[in-house]
Amino acid sequence: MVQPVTWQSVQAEALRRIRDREWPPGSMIPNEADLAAEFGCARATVNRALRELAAAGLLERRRKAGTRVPVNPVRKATFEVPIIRHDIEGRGKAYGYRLLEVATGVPPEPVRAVLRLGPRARLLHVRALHLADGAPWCVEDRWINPAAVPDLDTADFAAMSANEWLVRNTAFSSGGIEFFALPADAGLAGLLGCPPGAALFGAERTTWAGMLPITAVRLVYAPGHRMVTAI
Amino acid sequence: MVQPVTWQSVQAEALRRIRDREWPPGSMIPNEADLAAEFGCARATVNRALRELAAAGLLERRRKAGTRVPVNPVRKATFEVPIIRHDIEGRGKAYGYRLLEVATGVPPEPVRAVLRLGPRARLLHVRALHLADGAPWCVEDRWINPAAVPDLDTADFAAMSANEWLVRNTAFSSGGIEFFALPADAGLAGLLGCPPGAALFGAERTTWAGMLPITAVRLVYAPGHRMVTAI
DNA sequence: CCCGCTATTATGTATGCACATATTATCGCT
DNA sequence: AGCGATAATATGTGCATACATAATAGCGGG
Repeated sequence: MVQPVTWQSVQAEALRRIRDREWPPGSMIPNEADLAAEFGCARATVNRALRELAAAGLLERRRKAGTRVPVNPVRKATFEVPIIRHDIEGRGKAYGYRLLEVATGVPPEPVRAVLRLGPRARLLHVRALHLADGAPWCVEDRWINPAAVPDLDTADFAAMSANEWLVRNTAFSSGGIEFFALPADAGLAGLLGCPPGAALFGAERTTWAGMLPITAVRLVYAPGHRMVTAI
Repeated sequence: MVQPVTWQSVQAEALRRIRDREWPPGSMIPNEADLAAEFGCARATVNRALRELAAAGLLERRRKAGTRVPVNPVRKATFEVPIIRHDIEGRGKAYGYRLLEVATGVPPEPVRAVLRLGPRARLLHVRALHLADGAPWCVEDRWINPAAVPDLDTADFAAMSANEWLVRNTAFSSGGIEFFALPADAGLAGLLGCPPGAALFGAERTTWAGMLPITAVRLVYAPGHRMVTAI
């Protein structure tokens, strides 16, 4: 009995041909039916293998036109957006948390802009400090739209960070993240225990439930933080 | 004639049930066969829909155990790693490039460490400045392993950046990226036109062909740079 | 009561087929 | 030659089926 050709094996072989330039950049590769015949498998198997390679940016597929190896492959990397507590605990450190401020108010203009809110919208403002082994890890500065989070008044942000509470209690559909560097101002320097002007790694996220803005958050990490991902 | 139920429509409905908490976090969802019967489609169609949701971190699937909605969904975001020239041109700016240095030598210890090379390995060191509309955009500081790049001596890094040349001319299989913030030293400040100590956004990539290290590169961007991605 | 074997079950995947869809190539007409 | 209708073609997707695989539950023996 012959063992079946798996889509993984087809994918691995296709990847090898791309890497070894048997299928040179810019060239067309054989069509699915031919490859299926060559590998001795069904076309659906080839299809799945190539589809995933195309999703990863290693092939370009167009109906009728066929499949080609792109000249300039655009590599796609995936990274996970974990709950901060899990991130810290996953590094073998003890998690700590300090709530700094909870208040309702009108957010500053940049926050209103990214959430596409009018000048009179009142949001819940939560600031907190996350700690790893007792040392400052990151500052969370968040604005939450009560209109998009029905149970918001039941949340106790002294007991659970807004980060974790929102992940558990809201249903979000889309959003964006931006990463950047910023100098520590006096407030950040005090909280993170670093000199003013230190180079800090920051991330800003916005999350939406359809057209409804849920939250905008800025996370600023203590000096030396690195975001790591595989490619 | 009834139009077939597409895997996209099944996926959309599953996503709705997760978001609307019809399938609450932590709960099991019906098995594929039951869902197929409910939607009036084949199990393979349900499988594909749910498989992709699981890949996105919105479901957890285990054989025999079934499929559940995770309590703490780990969102996965993908970002593209473009050629720097394309990145700049895609923002509607004119691309410019200045080669700063090409030399062969022994890399500093941190570079040797990430590439797992011995203390005597000699690599090609390339430094260059990328410009957008004439203004400094990012500094590229790269070490290339000649043993992994056969045609390296044919490359003219004055005409094409090492970034782009390597994307076109090497077959890499895996790698990693790290993002971080760093203060501008005197050299970076001079190249990027910013004061020393300014907070800069940096990225370090390593790429491999199997077990063979190809290149390690540090990119440091001019102040204000933001890396943007959708989630 | 504990351990290990076995049966069960849900997902994972391969197959052959059919048809849909997008795109290109070609043919015929003016 | 130019243009538009039409045929051809590669990928995209759905279906029914079969079997593989992993993990659990349950049973039996010690």
